[in-house]
Amino acid sequence: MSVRHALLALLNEGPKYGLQLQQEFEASTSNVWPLNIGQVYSTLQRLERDGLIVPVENGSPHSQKGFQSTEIGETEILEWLRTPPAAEPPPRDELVIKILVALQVPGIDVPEILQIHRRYMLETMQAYTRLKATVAEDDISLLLIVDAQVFRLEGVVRWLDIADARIRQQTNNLNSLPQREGER
Amino acid sequence: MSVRHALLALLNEGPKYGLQLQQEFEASTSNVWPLNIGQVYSTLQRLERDGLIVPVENGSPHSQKGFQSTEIGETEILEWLRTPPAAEPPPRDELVIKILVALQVPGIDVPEILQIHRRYMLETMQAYTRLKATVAEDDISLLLIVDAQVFRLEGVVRWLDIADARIRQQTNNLNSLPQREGER
DNA sequence: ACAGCCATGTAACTTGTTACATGATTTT
DNA sequence: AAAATCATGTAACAAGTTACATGGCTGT
Repeated sequence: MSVRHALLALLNEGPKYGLQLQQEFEASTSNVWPLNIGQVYSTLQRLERDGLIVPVENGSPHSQKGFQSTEIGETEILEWLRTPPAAEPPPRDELVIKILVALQVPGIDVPEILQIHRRYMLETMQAYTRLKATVAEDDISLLLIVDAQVFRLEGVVRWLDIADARIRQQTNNLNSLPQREGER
Repeated sequence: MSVRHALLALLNEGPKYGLQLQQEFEASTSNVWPLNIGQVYSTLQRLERDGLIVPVENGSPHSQKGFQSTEIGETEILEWLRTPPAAEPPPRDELVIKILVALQVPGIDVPEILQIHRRYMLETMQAYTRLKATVAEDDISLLLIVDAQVFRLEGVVRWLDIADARIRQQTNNLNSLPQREGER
């Protein structure tokens, strides 16, 4: 729902039309997150249907179709800005699911998979770090996006390390369990 | 796509049917991530359509409809396990979008919003930390899920702090710019 | 006049959610 | 025989993606 709310928030600033919203969204995210133009129009339709925005005619060239936020829309956006994401249930984490499922399937070298991901995360982090050095100091948006990615990736790497330790430890424990067949 | 691949991976272990897949998925994530049963069936339909699984008749009670992974399915799942997520473009981060958009809209107290989110993230982290103390040492799945959430939240808190610093600094710079009106 | 951009929109598809319908088998 | 449970499935919707169609304005 972030696109819906983001567009609504941008409309809170004043009347805008579709293409303009796309450009402002992409600009405000330093062109890091492209926004499909088709989605802009269908999102605007739903926002209008739900009474959060209203069309506003502006005697302008081209065929621009402006929209403006209603009071309900304004209320909703102020609430969205202040509302943290629901913690229950926590968001699905694809990497965690991948590892948990891999643990269920026999014949899979989970530590190797952890290694592959770890290496990739480190490479991506380094790419971001190099990028950061080239970013103008006043391009706050891009700096913030890069910061967020780096912190996220750092967390992933730390998790991969702990996961590796826990999984190896469990494997060792299994091997040293009381055994039925005399293997030792 | 994580559900599709997770179900395919579970089927790699041997023939299973719909309800069973739901239960095994939820069990392997320690019931933290519920999986809608309707999605299980439609995902199975698509996997069959795409030739990754085949139905297998088992003379069983009830009306169980078993599925089994094909060779193509097995290849795909092994590849999925080893393939890190695409880094380009980075995944959309709802919180980051929220803050970047809030910066565009006039009359919004962004530092206050950052504070609200920071407090909430800390509370959620503490809840996870308390939960962790009650988790059995051998419930690796739940431990790993909690670890992942805590690391993720830590990263968010660090980002909120940096964002606050950058934004306050930018505001100060703006205030000390050369001014047209004699505000000194 | 026509090429190229500005701008809106629709169609078809995938993933995911919730709710409802429908049988088949056990249990009481 | 009725109720509970097991199991499969469909319908309707939201959000997102890609691709295509269409028309209006601008510059040469």
